[in-house]
Amino acid sequence: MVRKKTSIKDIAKALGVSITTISFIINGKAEEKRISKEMVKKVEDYVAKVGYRPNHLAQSLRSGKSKVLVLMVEDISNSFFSNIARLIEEKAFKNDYKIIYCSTENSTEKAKELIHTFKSRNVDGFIITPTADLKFEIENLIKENFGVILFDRWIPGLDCSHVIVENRRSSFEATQHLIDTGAKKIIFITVSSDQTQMQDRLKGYLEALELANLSPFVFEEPFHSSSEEFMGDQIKEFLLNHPDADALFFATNYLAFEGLHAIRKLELRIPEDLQVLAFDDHFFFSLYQPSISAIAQPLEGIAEKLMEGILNQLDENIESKTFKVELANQFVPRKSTFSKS
Amino acid sequence: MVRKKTSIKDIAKALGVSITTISFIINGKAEEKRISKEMVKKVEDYVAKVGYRPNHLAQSLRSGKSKVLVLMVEDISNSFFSNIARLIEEKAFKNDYKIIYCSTENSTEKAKELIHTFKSRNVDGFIITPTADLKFEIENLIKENFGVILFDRWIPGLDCSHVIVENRRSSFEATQHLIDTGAKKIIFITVSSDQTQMQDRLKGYLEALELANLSPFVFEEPFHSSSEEFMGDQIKEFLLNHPDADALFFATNYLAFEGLHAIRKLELRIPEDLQVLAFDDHFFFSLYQPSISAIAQPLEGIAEKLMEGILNQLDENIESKTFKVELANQFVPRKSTFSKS
DNA sequence: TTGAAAGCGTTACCAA
DNA sequence: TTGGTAACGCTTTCAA
Repeated sequence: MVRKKTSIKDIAKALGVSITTISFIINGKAEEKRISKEMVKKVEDYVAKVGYRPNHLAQSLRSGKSKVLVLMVEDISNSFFSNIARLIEEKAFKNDYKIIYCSTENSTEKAKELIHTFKSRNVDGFIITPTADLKFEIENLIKENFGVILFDRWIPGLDCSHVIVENRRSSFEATQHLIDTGAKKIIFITVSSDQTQMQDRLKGYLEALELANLSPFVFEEPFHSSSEEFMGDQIKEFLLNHPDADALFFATNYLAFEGLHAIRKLELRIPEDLQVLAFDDHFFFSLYQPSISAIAQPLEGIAEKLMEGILNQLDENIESKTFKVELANQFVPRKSTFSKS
Repeated sequence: MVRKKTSIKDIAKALGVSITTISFIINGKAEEKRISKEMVKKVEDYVAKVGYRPNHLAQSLRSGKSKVLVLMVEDISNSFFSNIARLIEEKAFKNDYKIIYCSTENSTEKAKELIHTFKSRNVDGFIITPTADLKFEIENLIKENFGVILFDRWIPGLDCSHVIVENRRSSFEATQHLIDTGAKKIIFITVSSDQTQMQDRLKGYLEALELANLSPFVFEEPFHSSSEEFMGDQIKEFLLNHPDADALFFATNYLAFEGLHAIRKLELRIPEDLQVLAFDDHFFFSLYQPSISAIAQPLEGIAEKLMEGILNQLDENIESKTFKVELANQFVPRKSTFSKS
């Protein structure tokens, strides 16, 4: 048996009624259009009986709307993004929107292709963790009146709604926390990236050190190894050259995982030999021994604000300006850093 | 500026050519239809110039195909699923398919709604981690000629393609591994679920114990607590009542995380006081101290077979039977269990 | 209170 | 070689 869905036309034929009438009733416009009670009942009963479901494709083609939002993240297997994805989906459902996720794998080409394919499927809006190269595409989306909101980072020189966190401030405060414990040589471990969130985390670190008159030491990891065997080898190398380091501040949680591998290989004690702190909390950090201090991003708040921002854009009754939100993080001190007291 | 895309009709008008001709050229049927070189060039140049992109919605509506596959998993924030998602997406892209992910959150209602909404958007196929309650919907999908393939678990009494792993055998072998170290009281920690993969993991454990003439001890966790504070409290309670336990075998990795919390609270040493083993490996297990032995599922193989299975179904040239694959896992011994030697 | 018909952007059949 | 036109399933305007 091949697909054979009942359409409005079939219903019209079976009931001897026009498709217009059916359409009105299905779309809850019976009252407005003053359709008789009997007619409404007749149609509704039949619709229920045959289990009719409207074809969304046809609806979208005709109306230009689809009730679908796209969530484009860098990598869905990263727990930060997959957690955000789950929260957003939950909220979207409540607002009668469906979410389509996809990963860009940090490839601008792939991101562009995805944007084009979804545009031509009439999705209503995009929630994106962008790369700077996406500026042109995003400008176009805005011009073409799609809902667009960025998160995690934003694009300099582009006036677009976004939801980010206080990267600089949290990084500054966390660094100060380390300085307060007496650490003199604090290493900032990051990846080579000009993404705004990474730059801001770096800035916060640098500012705190400057204020304390300490010298900064930044290690930019040139590439990632996800192989268990080599995890952390680059950081290990760096640490060997800096045996007097007091503390490591990791710009992301996955860097911290690599760092922990390195620290284990070097048989260093945390926090006695080396304090450890990471941006972006992870359940792992509370379970590791010793537990790892981290800066927790407000996942729930981010998801909430993203939905709020994009729904406002899509609501034609609201005159929406660009919506720019910066949320506070929470520093979670654990055993890997000395308490200030 | 509001959305205003050039359509085939616009091109036809601008070039004074019929839309049929344009359609042929765009779809690479120029040769087949013997369109003249000049015409092809004229059209292609214009298409490139205005950056025309076909409307996928309209294409799907007309053709019934969409080149979109849906991946419905239980919870996208679970690392097993998000890793599978990434791999599948990668493979789908290579085959010119787009992937839409969504989470069912283990709600049959939500799953049904998702299936219906995607059906009415003409997606070509579904890759699903099903619950037993979804049997009827899935039967319908098959009847209606959608591509369907299940993974992680399957539905008894339903003849549907699937890709699963050797749950029973791996569980059996892992249990034997524990028995070989001399463990007498091995606790199997699982969740209350009739899903096939959970049942099979349990069976493997029971069989190995029976063979060795040992008594089974199964703890079914009644509910999950994701709050850091209470993580592992239920397991802790259980362990207090079984102080003579030699080993814990966790049916999933997230149960193991809870268990590790419990073990830490009780200040037990791994593996001296208690050996630990988990189904479904996680990067965490190699980093934890001591590292945790685990059964690793072949993520890459699962993704590969899933794509192969569903692409076969969608290829009209292939007469596809139901495609049932069971893949081997790999036991990864680490420090949390004694080596056999 | 209900219906006819145009149109959304394609594809595919048949004709020229 | 190319073009006309119906059809995919729906919404919406206008007419009855």
